[in-house]
Amino acid sequence: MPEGHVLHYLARDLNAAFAGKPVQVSSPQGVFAAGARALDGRRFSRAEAWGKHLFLLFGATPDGSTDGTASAGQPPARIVHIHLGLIGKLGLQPHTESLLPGKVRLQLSDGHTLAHLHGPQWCRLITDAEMDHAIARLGADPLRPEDPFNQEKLNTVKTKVLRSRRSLASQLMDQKLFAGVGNIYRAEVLFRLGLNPDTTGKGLASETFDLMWQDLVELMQRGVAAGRIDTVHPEHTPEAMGRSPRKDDHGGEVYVYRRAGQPCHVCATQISARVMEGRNLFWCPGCQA
DNA sequence: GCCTTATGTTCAC
DNA sequence: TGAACCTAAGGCT
Repeated sequence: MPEGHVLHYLARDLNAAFAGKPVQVSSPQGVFAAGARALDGRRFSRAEAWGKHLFLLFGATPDGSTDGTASAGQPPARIVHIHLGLIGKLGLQPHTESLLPGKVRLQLSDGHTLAHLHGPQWCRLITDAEMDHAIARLGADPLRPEDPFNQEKLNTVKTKVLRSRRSLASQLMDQKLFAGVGNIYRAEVLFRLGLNPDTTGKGLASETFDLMWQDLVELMQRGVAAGRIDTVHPEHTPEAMGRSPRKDDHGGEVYVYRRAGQPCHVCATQISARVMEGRNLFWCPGCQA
């Protein structure tokens, strides 16, 4: 159940475990069996994340043979394109002989580490060109601050957003604009900047956009490091405020996400909720008037 | 055990 | 706009 930070730490961990090594690839559940066969035994080149999309790039077979899957004139499809959707999970663990529980779509192993993918929205074999195409359709990713191509995208996105009559709450969920931002980060970044969710792009100052982007970068980098979403400032943590830590399945400390009816940590107003873009949106009517 | 919900996206109407 | 899809966990009976 991921926002962009999950895919980025998964890419990091997959690279640490497998980059440059030949890996066994299988699909115990069977749905990806043909793809797994085409990749089994190949060298794992690298994993790459863009927004909520994860790409696993494979290279040659260990004996140096180039390719067995390419048919005449067709480029080889040697990239696994994964999107976890709402409920997908990808986990890494030490490789033991015991069978994994549940329905495993894709399994990678080098004999030491085992990666297992459950319930993804997509798990497809694609070519280099298809990967480029997938990335071209995505917006700017707050977790690629050093990437010049991403910086280009950000300039375009900023122009689009500031010209739009759509609300910020709607635009923040649009992966063609903000790649990797999901329902938690949208609610929390709006709260942290004191922005009403219905504020339109046209109504936004250029500097406010920059602050919002910078906040997304910081929050999501923290999410990658911690493996969970924490958005509260130090003075509003449970320890600082003498309240009990949040018990929620996403695990982090937040201001408004899934806190409808509870008092705001800052002004004690009851947190509101309504459905927007088909998802539950949470905000504080006091702090985000 | 059954029902609801979930950090998401696509497709049909 | 609503349904469908993929799976697991928590709340309910």
